[in-house]
Amino acid sequence: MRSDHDDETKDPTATVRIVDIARMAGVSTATVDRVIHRRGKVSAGNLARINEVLERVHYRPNLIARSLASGRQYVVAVVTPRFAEGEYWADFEAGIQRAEAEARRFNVVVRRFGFDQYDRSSFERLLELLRRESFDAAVLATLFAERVVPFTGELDRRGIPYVFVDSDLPECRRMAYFGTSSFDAGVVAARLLFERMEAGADIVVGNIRHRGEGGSNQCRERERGFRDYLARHDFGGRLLDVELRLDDEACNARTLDDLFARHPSIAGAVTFNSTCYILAGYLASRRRSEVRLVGYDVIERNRRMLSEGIVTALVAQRPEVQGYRGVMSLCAWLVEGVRPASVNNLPIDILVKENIAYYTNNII
Amino acid sequence: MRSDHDDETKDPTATVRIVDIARMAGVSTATVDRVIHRRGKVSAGNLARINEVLERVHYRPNLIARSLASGRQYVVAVVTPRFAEGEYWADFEAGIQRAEAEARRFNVVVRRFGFDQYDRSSFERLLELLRRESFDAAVLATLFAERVVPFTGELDRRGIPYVFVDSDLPECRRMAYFGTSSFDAGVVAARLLFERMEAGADIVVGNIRHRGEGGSNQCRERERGFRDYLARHDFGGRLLDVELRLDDEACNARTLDDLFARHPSIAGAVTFNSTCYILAGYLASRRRSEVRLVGYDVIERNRRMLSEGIVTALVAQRPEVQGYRGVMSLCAWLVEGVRPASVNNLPIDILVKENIAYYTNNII
DNA sequence: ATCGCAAGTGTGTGCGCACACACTTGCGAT
DNA sequence: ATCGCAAGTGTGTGCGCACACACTTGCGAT
Repeated sequence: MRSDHDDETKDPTATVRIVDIARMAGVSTATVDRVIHRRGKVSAGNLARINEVLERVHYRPNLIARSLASGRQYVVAVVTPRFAEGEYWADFEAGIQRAEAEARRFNVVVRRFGFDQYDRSSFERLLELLRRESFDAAVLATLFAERVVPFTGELDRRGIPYVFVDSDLPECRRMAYFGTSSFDAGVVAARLLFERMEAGADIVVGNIRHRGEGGSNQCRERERGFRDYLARHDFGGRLLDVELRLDDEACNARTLDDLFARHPSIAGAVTFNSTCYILAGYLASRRRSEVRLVGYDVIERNRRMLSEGIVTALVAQRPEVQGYRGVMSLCAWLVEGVRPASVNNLPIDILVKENIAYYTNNII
Repeated sequence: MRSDHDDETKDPTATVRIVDIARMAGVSTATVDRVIHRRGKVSAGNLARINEVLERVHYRPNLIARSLASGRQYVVAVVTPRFAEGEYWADFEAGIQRAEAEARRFNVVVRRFGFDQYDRSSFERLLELLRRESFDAAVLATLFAERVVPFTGELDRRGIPYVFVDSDLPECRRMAYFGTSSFDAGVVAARLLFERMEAGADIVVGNIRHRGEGGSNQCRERERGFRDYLARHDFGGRLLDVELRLDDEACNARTLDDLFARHPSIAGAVTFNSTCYILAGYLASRRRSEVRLVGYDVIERNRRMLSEGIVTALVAQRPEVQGYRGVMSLCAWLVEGVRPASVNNLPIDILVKENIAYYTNNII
């Protein structure tokens, strides 16, 4: 039996509700509501008193009740490349889907906006569409950095928060970034490739481009990290750049036959995007199993080449976690007003034949 | 303007509520509620009709509203070793805490029950306590397997679901397991240690025991996997078992000095629990940087030894994810009736100097 | 002197569901 | 013929909050 007036000495684990706040401050729940949601129209005295009470009792709104009562629905736009099954961005989508299922409970829905990652104009057209669309927050893949930057300026003006995935653009006012350090992902690849490699061995750097697009910001950063590692570890050999084609196996074979003929000391190879299966296919066909090969991303074709022992190691960046956390961070912001950490560098995973079986995209 | 009676042709995205079900089945919401919660006391005709409607419209209860209305609070017991800061189980606790914060929204609370992982009787006393405690589900660390097994029989009788973490005991009726394959974690360690090692090199196997306890089930499995890998890769050297002590550096140094003196061809070392920093400390003091050393778990002391280049690689098992998903899976079961996959083998992470900075326990 | 209006304030309703409680019906026992 | 009781069934309330709406107060303009 406790008296009714000692509101503040009661069970500290009991939840404090808006009605309790109202009673303590001597106002109605509507006035408390106005303060909580900064709707204005509250006298200075009441504002101060209510804020004081909110502070003192550490008021935590019941998000369940809030969500049920408000019915407010938020839309999170997800702007990423379209993909076919088994491609890199399919794993990303798996994370989005999981986030979508969880966020729905809080009246947050996801709308997807896809573009062709090999076609800049497709991205530009998408941005044009987004200018006319209405949404409350956005997850942006930063592949076309020079187009993303001005667009974020528009979002800033519209007051729409956004987070980046895939690679960071620190010059933008993004609420958060979820992804790996591309530079250090390059360092890791170098370590995996170079470890215990005899001095003077050469390394092939496979550049696989598409329709003449320049390499992505992310690939450039990885290559910087890679070269940085070599520079710090007295790598005595040469890096042999080679241009390969996405769809022309015969042409690639000729190019590589020629390269390997001219450089018999090649002991390793690397690609900085997710297409190392191309180099792997060549090495397998020529039975060059002594050549170490390191690439990026757990896409199906890379996975197979790794399992067969042709690829030495893959460096991966948890795309499903990027997708999941990208959406959920915005959900938390919209629903609870919780601001995420601004830079979230995800782990740079090392995958080899012996552990790849356990890296599947259904694990968040 | 749509007519009121065509309930089933209306907007398919509209949420179907209990009142809608009731109207379609020609009963009250209470009767629908009885069917949904299997409370009985419903005539066969109504039961069939309501179930038919539920099925047809794919009724999904609004968990938000359910949680708000029921006020039902579930208790998840978490039974794990006590720990000091920087120890392995502290990372596990980080995942528990994150899950706790999320689960609270659905009226699920976590109660922790700790034991001394080096003291079997402490675990037995805890089980005695748990027999008298009331909880709705449990997360169990399986360190003392032979004590866990009979206890789960009691839980089965009490109808309390439980999940395992750390290592699996497939013979129990656990609802799920979250953790790594200990066997394959041993395989991975062997791969990391043995890769490109000259044939005939010897490897030290450090056994660090505490108060005479036998090694854990998990450590034994890892060692099995390790030896299996070596057997399959014509390892020509010897495995040199050595007993080390947790608290006696001088004694360990004498033991190891003696071992290294007798076996000059030692090229590698491994431990199967999280105390490889002990071997690392020895190797650092003797400047044996050429000896490769592989161990388990990202605890603070191992992290330092890895960053300094003394430990070659660590194999890790995402304890924070084990804790998080262990709790959340039970939360989903209690609140939504969603049954988790029974075996959830988490990735076996490979950590080296170049990527360890990004493995921190605040990342789920 | 009255009116319009801005600034404040409170009441009441509903979000979808769970569940207490009251109630009806029909059958077997007396 | 009435009663007790089990089996069914429906009404009403509240979970904590958001917000529409009605209302009051006081001041400046006319």
